[in-house]
Amino acid sequence: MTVPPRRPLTLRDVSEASGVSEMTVSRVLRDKGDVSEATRARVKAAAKRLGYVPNRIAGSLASSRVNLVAVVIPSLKNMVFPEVLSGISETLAGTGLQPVVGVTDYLPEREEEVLFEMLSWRPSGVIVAGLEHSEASRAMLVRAGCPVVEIMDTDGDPIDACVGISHRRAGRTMAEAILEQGYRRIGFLGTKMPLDHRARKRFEGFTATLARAGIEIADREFYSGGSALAKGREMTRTLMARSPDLDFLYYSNDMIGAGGVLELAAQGVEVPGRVGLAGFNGVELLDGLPRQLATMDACRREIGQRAAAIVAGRVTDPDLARAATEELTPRLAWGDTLRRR
Amino acid sequence: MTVPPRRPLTLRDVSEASGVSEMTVSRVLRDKGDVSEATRARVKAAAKRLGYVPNRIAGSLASSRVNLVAVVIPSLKNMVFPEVLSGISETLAGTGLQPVVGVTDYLPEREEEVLFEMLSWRPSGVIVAGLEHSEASRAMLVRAGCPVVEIMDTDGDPIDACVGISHRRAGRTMAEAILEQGYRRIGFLGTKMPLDHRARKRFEGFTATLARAGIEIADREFYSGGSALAKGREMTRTLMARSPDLDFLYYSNDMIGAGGVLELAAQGVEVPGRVGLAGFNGVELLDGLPRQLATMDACRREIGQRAAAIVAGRVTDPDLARAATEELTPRLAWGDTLRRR
DNA sequence: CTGAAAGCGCTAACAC
DNA sequence: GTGTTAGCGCTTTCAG
Repeated sequence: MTVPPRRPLTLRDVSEASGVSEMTVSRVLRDKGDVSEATRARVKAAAKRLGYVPNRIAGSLASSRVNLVAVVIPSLKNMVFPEVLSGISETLAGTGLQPVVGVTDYLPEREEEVLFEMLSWRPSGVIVAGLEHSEASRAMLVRAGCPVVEIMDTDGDPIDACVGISHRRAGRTMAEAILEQGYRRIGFLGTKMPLDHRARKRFEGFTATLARAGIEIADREFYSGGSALAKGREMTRTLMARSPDLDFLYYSNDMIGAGGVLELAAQGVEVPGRVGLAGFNGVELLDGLPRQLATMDACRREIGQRAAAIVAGRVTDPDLARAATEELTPRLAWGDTLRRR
Repeated sequence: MTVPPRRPLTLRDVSEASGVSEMTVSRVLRDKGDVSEATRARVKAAAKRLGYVPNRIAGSLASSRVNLVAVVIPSLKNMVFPEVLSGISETLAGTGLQPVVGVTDYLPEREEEVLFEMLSWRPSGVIVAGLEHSEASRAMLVRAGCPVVEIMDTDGDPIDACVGISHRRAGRTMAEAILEQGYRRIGFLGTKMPLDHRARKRFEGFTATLARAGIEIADREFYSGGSALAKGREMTRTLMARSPDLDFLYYSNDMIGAGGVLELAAQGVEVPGRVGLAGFNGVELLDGLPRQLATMDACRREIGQRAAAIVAGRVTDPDLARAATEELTPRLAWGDTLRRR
């Protein structure tokens, strides 16, 4: 049996099925303007019976309103950005806005492509990770004609709005805590990613503070690839073998830091008596380790929520204050690998 | 100083700036049709100079082609779906297709809303987690007019294409391994989520296999909320206190299972001699724990990649084979918490 | 409260 | 190779 090749339904179909003009059908379906209860009911019934799904492409073209929000992030391979995205998604859920995700792999040229692609949908807002962009990307964002929220990081010049933490300050705060606890032979374990500006800024804030106290990083170890416990163990082993006199290890993220906790436990090294440890991110799913790693919360979910709220707010009321920077303050979680006095 | 309210640029602007007709400009910008090298260069230069970003809304309406792929998933709060999404995103990256993400929170009614929303963009494909949908959702998917790939799970009737693993079989396989190793007093620790059909199916496959050997789950413990090490520790403590004679603990995911590993280590319980353990998911970031938890890989990234490839393939060639189910085989990772003979 | 006309910015299908 | 003419399916605007 041959089914008539069902082209997608249009307003006209609903109009014919209900005997109401297209225009009025459109009004009912968008809850716009006054329509009598009777017609409203007929239209709704017809739309439902037919299984009509409106065509937003046509709608958006006609109204020049788009319910899409572009979200541009460097990666989905650890929990950081999914958590941000989750915050965005839940905050957007009530507003009728939809996130569209683009992943850049930390590559500026990919960011350019992804932005171009997304802006071609004329989204209602752009949420983009980081303050560092290629000139072309920056130009696109400046001329995007919609709110632009740069997230994660506040150390730099935002194009428009900005929500994040100061990674430089986070590095500084951790360095101060470490020094204050009397550690002096400090090792750093981190990622080999020149394009991860936030990791770089934390490192800069960290070393600058040490320098002010006349101290330099005593040794360091870098890696590439995903952050995982095993990687953290391996790096810790390597570093401690090479520089056995280190009394503190600062990790660029909690996953490898947790690996350090496990490795030192396995080696029977006293923590934090002999060696202190700290990470970064506040990965709560690691609570429950034998020792709780000292860390700093990066406020990921909240950043997502606030960024989404800014976009949603401006969509509702375009006259809202522009270009504000919301700097959140990550709190230091001492855990039990840092404090020794 | 007043800037002229820069309306977004149109093809016409590029046309005027380059002295080439709109149509030819359009051709150049889409790399379609034959255009002389000279005009092509002039158009490209003009577009670049102006910073022209095409309007895909108009383009899609005119061509009835949309480069969006709807991705509908239940959650972003653990690594499972971000990994799938990452697989989708990387496979789509080369194809010009863009993922649009919708999160349902495991609620059928949210799934309905999200699907309606997404289908209104007339996407080139839909990738949706799970085979269980409300009647309305199913109806929408059937009539979507684009490839529909249901992912994660193959136990059920797919609407169109399907990529995943059999969770029932995964539960069965694990049960067989556990029985074969001689365990008999088996406890289950899992999530209290009636709407997580995959967890339910694993549990069903698991208990059915035990039943065939005349064995019942000896005790069980459920929780709600995020999966985390601490939760796993706590549940393990509770369960072992209540039923100290258990000789095996089967966890519904690796995070809580890893908590179990840590808790039993802390209690000095011999693993797997006294108690064996297994989880589910193959969360590689947990490699590095004192003992490697037995688990089964859910093939998350690969599922995402294959689903995206199916969509991309059908977009390129609409006559491609339809409605195939790709069942992947999760491999059992024995780790060192399961084998005792 | 309802309807008719005119586009939104682009591309398909033809002419030239 | 390049230009012209009609729409895509909806919403805006204005008239009744």
